[in-house]
Amino acid sequence: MRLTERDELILREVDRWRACGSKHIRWLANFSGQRATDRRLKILIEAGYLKRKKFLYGVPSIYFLTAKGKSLIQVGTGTEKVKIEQIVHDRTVLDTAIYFMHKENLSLNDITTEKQLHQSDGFGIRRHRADFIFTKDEQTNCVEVELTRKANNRLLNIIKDNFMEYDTQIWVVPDYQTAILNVLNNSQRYYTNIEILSLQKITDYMQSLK
DNA sequence: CATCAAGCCTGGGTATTCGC
DNA sequence: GCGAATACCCAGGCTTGATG
Repeated sequence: MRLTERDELILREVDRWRACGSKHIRWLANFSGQRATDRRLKILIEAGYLKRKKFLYGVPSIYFLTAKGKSLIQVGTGTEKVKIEQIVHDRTVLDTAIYFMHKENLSLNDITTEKQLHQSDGFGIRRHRADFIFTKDEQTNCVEVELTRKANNRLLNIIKDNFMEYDTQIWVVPDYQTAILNVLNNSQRYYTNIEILSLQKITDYMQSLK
């Protein structure tokens, strides 16, 4: 097989997100359909650049780079462990990223993932990072996908940090997570850059794509 | 050197199977 | 029955090699 530019793009995307599925790759790499995407991914797997792993029933497979794939795009060989309980969250983050790419007309370069942010922080610095950030019209915005509740003071600290650091902080939360929504609503009185987005908007949009 | 046919690869659409 | 994965078939593009 012959590698194309798009193939390398796929490898780079798979590398920088934590739980990339074929549905996401379809949109990130601008394939014309799911069929074409899956077939190309299979070729990349057979050529030894990617591997596909199934973790949970009901959740589609996730793609990862093999050692060969990593060396092709020259990224570190370290293997990070996958946290099962985070796969659903990480896939939702990708849904959200695609949503914003389309709504805000972003290119891949406008987006920086949590993994990339941590990498630029340097080794050993473990501070919180948003799920991804994107820049548009000179403004830097961060996106937090919050599916499950975490301790209030942690949440408040994150909100404060995001207020200092970003022009807008966008929180994607399911409608039923009223506890999180309450904290966010209260915080809006002190921090003016908070936007709340219903998870439903994202899932509806992904449904409508096809 | 120009051209044309054959072969191969890739992608599109749709049908079919698979696993729940 | 449903969504994901695979199979099948056809079209277009590129490469190669033979021919004039």
